[in-house]
Amino acid sequence: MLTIGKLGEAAGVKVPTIRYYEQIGLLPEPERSAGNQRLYDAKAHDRLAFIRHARDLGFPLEAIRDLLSLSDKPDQSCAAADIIATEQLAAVEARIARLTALKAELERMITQCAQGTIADCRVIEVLSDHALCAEDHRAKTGSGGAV
Amino acid sequence: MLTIGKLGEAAGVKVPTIRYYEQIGLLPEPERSAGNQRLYDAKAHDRLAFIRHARDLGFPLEAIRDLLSLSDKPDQSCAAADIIATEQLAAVEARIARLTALKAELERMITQCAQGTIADCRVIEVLSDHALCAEDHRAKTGSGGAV
DNA sequence: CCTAATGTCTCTAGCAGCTATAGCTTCAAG
DNA sequence: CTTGAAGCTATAGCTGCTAGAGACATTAGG
Repeated sequence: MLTIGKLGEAAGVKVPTIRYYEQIGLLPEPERSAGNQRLYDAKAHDRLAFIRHARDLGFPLEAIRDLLSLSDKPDQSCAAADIIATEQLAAVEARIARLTALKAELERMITQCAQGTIADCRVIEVLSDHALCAEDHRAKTGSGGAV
Repeated sequence: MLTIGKLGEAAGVKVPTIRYYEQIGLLPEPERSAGNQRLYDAKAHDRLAFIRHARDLGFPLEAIRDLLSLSDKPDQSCAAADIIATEQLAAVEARIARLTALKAELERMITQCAQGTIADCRVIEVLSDHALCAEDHRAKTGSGGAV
């Protein structure tokens, strides 16, 4: 049986985060010691590792909740899990595309900012003027996704 | 003179977001009409476009605040702006690297999830087991950065 | 000129996904 | 047996918005 601190260490998750996951129902309420401290078993560790890992991969907590509920009924088709992963893949590809354009833009800005004063510095100009953009940022108006 | 709605439309920023930027001091308080409605000029539009564009490029509001303060005193060296852009470039490159690894992982998961039941489904298995990882997610423990 | 439909106003609360603080209790080592 | 770390609950804060309530302003049509 692990205390919350040991569990956090083992799974690479901070202690308050574990309590937070319990609070929002991602982790079940664990046993308590005589002194009211949480005690976790190996199953809890696995579940937490699953969550941690999925978070690392960029899954939002809601998707993780879905995946966990799927894994609780292992006789069903995994199509649903596949859909969740596929959606994540699309989101990730979109982010990569955007970041790559962004990288080019920043490199261009930095190259052009060659020891002048801000008056000549295109960093600000590039950011002010849509027409100077290599990429069309306007396309994503309203999507508001994380970059 | 533009009303807040027209300005938002022109700059691709939602109305409450404009008011939010004003509230946190990124935009100056504009003139008001006789009926107390905000009225913006072309300068305000440029500044908002600057902010919008920088947000699109992934700059946090604090960096934007710095850039704006630089642009307010254009006689200084652009070295500071360059530093900000360079920092952002590094962050962007790190994000791209992480997302690319993540993409490979998701593709692997999806390929392995071949219409079976969840019991055989590797999506969940892959997420449960660190040892199956192509990439070392453990390295970034504690950084907690956006993906 | 009047009315109805927008648009705008302020204020407050909420979202994700944690993180930090305060003030207490419990546990393990020396 | 004491002390210091680790645990407990509860609450508030963070970023960058977004949504709602309820009241006033503006504009287009009849």
